[in-house]
Amino acid sequence: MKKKLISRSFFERDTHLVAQDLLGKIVVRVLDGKVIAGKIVETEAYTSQDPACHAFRGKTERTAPLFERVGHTYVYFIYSSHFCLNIVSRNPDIPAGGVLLRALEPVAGINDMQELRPQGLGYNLTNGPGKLTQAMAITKDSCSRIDVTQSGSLYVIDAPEVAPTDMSYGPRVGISAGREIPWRFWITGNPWVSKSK
DNA sequence: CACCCGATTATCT
DNA sequence: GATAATCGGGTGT
Repeated sequence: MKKKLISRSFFERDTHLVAQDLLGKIVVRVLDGKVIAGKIVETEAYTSQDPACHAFRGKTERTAPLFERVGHTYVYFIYSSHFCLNIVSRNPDIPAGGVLLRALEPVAGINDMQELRPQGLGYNLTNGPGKLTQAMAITKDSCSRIDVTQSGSLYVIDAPEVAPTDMSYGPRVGISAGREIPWRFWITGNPWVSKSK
């Protein structure tokens, strides 16, 4: 696996373009010297102009990272039990935005992932936003505001772009407002993409 | 301080 | 496919 970090400027573009271009890239988690990694196979884009975005109604303590430096993480806690991982990404014209990572295809440290998420058999290991954070021990406390463009405990490395013909898009999952914006992207036919309704 | 609801998952039919 | 679990954050009194 070649280890080339992604530049800050990659994240300083329209959020939906970053979401598409993140497909195929590799998320790396380093825990006690162990390396866990997964290929991004499904993403969603959220911007402050869009009613589905946590930042739509302005900055609060929870959503502050979305307004801060691009290329850093925004981790939030949802439904009393799950964490979701975003990477702050936006064109400088807007105040806030990020890309939600919805699914990964494991590429390294699969045994460690299974230990962290014993109930995640088969594709259930990382085929959902709350599942992949559990399999990588990503929590709000341990992984908020991490710069993923720098080698550390959580970062992203470059990989060849996914061709447009291998990519699909559609409405985002689990939201009420903003359903008409088709900002969910996934690698067509990849079995690790989440089951959605 | 009370109320409402959520960028989900596991489990059951 | 349908639904319960479960509690922090955001909003308004």
